[in-house]
Amino acid sequence: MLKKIISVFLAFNKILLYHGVMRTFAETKTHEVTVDVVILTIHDNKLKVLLVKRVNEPFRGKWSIPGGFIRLSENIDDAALRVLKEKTSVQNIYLEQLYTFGDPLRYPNARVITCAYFALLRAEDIKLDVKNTEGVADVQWHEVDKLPPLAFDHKEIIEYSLKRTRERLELCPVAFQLLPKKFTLTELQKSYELILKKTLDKRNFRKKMLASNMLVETNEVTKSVSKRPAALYSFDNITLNSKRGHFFS
Amino acid sequence: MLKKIISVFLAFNKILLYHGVMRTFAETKTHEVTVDVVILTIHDNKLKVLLVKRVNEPFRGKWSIPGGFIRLSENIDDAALRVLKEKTSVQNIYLEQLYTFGDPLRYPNARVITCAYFALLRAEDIKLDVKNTEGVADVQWHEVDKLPPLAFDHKEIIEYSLKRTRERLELCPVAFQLLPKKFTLTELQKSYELILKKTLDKRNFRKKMLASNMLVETNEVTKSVSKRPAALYSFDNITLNSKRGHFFS
DNA sequence: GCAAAAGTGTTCAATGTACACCCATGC
DNA sequence: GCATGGGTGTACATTGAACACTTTTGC
Repeated sequence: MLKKIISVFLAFNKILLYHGVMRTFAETKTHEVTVDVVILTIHDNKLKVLLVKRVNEPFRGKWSIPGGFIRLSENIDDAALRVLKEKTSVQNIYLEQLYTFGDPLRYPNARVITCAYFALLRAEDIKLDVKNTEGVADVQWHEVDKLPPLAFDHKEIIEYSLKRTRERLELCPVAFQLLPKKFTLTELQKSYELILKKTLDKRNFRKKMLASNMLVETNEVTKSVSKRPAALYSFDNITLNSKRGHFFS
Repeated sequence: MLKKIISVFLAFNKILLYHGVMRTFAETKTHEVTVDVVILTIHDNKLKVLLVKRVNEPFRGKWSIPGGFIRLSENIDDAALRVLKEKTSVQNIYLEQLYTFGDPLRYPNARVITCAYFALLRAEDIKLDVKNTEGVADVQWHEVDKLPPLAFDHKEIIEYSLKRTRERLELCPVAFQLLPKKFTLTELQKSYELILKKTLDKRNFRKKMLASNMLVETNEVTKSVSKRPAALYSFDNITLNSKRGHFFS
């Protein structure tokens, strides 16, 4: 019985929010709160973001970044992780709170505040999974330089995540999070160049990376076609974690 | 009539939240959302934070940073500015979103997510005003190194704001925001040292500051007692804004 | 004249930047 | 043997860090 009352009550609440009735009572203190996660990876030498196609209104049929409501008993980081896991099967991800967007007009006919996160993933760790998620018609990678029209303020959120990623990269090699476990120095440099949107000097880049003590030679080389094989590196978890601790804790 | 229904409804909502009933319905999507603002200044050669004493439960009688609910039609920056203005009469402030804290246990018997901001103010711009605010018994500056026991997770929020302020200071001279309009180089250096919690070399500091082109000589000097007068500087708004634009936009 | 804070330069180390050629492989 | 991307070192400029004495004023 109580359950019934509450559910009627919640439905009413929702209707009110949806039609903006509550806005006339400025002291009302109830909002909806979501998390949205900008998921970035590098694939085919392109920086890409994961987008989902919306099935429901508002913005039905438009692409958006994955998101969801924060559950009442769930902390925000866990909500972000849940959204991330619904769309990808991940491990060892870099996930950071980005910014909270709450313009009253960002969501039509309701007040929805969203706490945005961004995640950096290895392409190899990802298996896209449409079935796992409701309200989604499609899940796809999109190049960040060729975004389709996006729902809500998601374009702004993605742009902000790119800016933040750039800032992070200048402090600490988060680009490792985007690459396969074993990579060549050229691949690493490419990922820096994609994120920073500028070209880097090959010799200086290699000098700096090797001097940083974060790389481990694997003694393996690429078996490529029609060119000289490149040495494969992985990164030194111990050194890297100590640096992450320094920069992020 | 409608108003009446809504208000009963809201009261019910509040009771539910307060007693944690909603937590048993994990898919419920209603939370309370507040802003809390860490307000910092330098006074008497100390870095201080503005705290208010709570009149109501929870944490009645404890100190906390000023905050308030976000109104439904109000964007989050405006809510933070409103909270700031309720406590101080400010102009020309530095106000930045800090982080959103939403641990389900941070607030007793309710789910309250808070979007934290921090503000840097000139002590001369501030007149504390207790009357202006409800639910507050007292408003006072507290040295950040000698904080009383705080309500909620406000200690964590203050610590995070200090960390962020330090990061900002290393990029751009936000310390200007904390000083009077005219200041001596020694005062400026002191403010850096208070924030960064380390001593700086006088000659290197002055060299760097003067080379940055952000300072303007005022041709005035301090009229102090029993010591050599010091040159007063103000900062060059044009140069500073171009740098702020560079770092913060 | 002396106490107290203001003001002032040089040296060295580390880091970043610019720049061009040879190497190993597959075809 | 040639096309393709892999790999390498040096010189210069900029920046940050260490360090001690003289100057101006009020009393």
